Amino acid sequence: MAERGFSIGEASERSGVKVTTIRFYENIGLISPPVRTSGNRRQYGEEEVDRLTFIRHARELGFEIDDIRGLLAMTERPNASCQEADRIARHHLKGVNHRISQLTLLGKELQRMIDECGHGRVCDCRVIQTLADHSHCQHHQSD
Amino acid sequence: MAERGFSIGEASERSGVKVTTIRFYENIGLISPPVRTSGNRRQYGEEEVDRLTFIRHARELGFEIDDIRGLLAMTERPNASCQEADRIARHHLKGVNHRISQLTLLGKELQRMIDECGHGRVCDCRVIQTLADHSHCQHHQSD
DNA sequence: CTTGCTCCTCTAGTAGCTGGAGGAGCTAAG
DNA sequence: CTTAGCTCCTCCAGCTACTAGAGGAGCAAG
Repeated sequence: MAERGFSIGEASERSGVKVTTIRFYENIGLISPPVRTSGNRRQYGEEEVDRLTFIRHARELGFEIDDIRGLLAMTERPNASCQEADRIARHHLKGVNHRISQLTLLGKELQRMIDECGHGRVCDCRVIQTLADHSHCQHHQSD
Repeated sequence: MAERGFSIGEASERSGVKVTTIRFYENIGLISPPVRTSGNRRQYGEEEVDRLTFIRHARELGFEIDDIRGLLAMTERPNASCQEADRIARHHLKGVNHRISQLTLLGKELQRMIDECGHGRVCDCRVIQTLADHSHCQHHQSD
């Protein structure tokens, strides 16, 4: 029963979360401070490594730290409804889809700008002209 | 010839760049410090407003400040080749397209996660399970 | 005992702003 | 003349999610 546990370096390797990032997560209270060895070193168990892995997956999927706080809290109450998890995920997906459409528009605009560039002098450059152009000034605060 | 010029607030309205952001751009040297009135207030002319508008357009298209520095420098040399503008724009477009493909993958993953959620308890939740799941642990540092 | 690795804490930096404190100018009404 | 209310001024802290570095200590092997 006397598990020895992992050093922060081992926990990092197993979870795929960098050492400095683990400490950062502890600082901001995303994970709780682990026990320490006599030499003041952090010691992690399987559970904590799983938690870190969970966090990494969620970050890779673009969830914000605050979302992850919520998701982690849910894993502590396995019998509760997963409505909240669903809500967080849906909200996030909406954000992702929005960003995709924004970026797609933006990509088209860039492509058009580049295509129209005659590769001559700056004063004839479509890239520069497009940026300077007042004609598509709508002051839209989109994004 | 004695142009009165615009206050920072007017310049902000005309360019669509917020007052605080204009001051910030001045601080980081993206725009040069304007003349001041006797009362120490910044005074801008048409040219400076155009410059701010240019910056706003470029920012809306997602160009980084350093890119914009380069693009602005080019507008100062209208007879130079626009090769560099083209290069900056192409590089940026590449980044945008990359982000789009990343986000698209991510969106699919999220959608799958959400679709598979049975809306029951947390312990059965596909969202939570997916995040905790070790099976797609590749430690890929992609992004 | 020394070398070299990991670990510790603390601080500051990244990008691109945003917001607040605390004060001054400017305009118009009372 | 004074007061109110607006904009403006500077400076500094905070946001996100980390990352990097300084300066020091534990620890294992040779």
